Amino acid sequence: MNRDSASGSYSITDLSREFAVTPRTLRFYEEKGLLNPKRSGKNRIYSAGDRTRLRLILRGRQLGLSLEESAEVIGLYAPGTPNHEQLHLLLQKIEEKRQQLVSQREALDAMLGDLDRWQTNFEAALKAPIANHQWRQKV
Amino acid sequence: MNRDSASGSYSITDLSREFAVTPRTLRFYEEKGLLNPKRSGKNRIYSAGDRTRLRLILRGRQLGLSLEESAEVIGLYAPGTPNHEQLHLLLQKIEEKRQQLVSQREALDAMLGDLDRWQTNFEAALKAPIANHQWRQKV
DNA sequence: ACAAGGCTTTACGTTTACGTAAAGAATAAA
DNA sequence: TTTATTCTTTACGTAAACGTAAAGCCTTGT
Repeated sequence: MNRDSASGSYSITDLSREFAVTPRTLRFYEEKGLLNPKRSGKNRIYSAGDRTRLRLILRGRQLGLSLEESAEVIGLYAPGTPNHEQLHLLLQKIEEKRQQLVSQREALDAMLGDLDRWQTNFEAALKAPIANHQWRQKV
Repeated sequence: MNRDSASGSYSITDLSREFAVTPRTLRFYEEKGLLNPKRSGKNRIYSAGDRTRLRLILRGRQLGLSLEESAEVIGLYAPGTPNHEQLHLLLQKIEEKRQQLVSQREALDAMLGDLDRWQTNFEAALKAPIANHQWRQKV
């Protein structure tokens, strides 16, 4: 069963190829309740909506969301029309992640600061008299 | 055995409290070769250097480095005086992580874009004639 | 003398996000 | 009809980063 983007239905390999994930990943997401493709006999048929949900999941992943967190977000999409409370929760989730990114950037800055100071010492050591080779001694 | 920051030696609970991690975590890091405290009998005695290394590890963690990646970075610190190649590798590591942060921010932007469009539809749906309650139907 | 802490090692348990067979049904191609 | 694909379900395996006992050694305070 192959691509049929016109009617917006996809096989499991269609989607897995398009998004560069394995079929196993799609089945896993389904197992966790993040996807719910129709069936043609036993075979999974993914709709355009499923495809959109998958995109959201993978975005979440890239963002550093856990699948459970993504599930919350997807839960908002699922009904077709979310409510304000859900939307609020989602924005809150996003805000959390933004804060996390900020925190990570701070860690980065701090680390770079450490490294600067370290490098300074390092270079100072290099400029020290060559006669004193202690710094190469036995590690 | 308690804090003795003057001589720069710490017990396992000293450090675990200071950095808000469990003793288990410190033992685990040691098991993984990231720390190498001296012993007083069987008991671990952490030096100022160990403390610095721990700080670097936790910074790396906050940054999203795996322990293995941190181990590389720590490896640079360990000898007391790194060389240029090692330093280069480290900066490269940092650059990788920076790129990753950029990628994450892009994901964030994309997601926010999706949500904007979604919300637009959402609001459009809300503004639709109330008579048509289909959007609340059975979910 | 003895309980209370603090430390040790050993070792199995836990979560997340899949990977990796294994075995079989169904369909398509030669 | 035999072979090859593509799909299915079931189920055990894996890596990371610790958590969580269990059992025992040492050193204080009472």
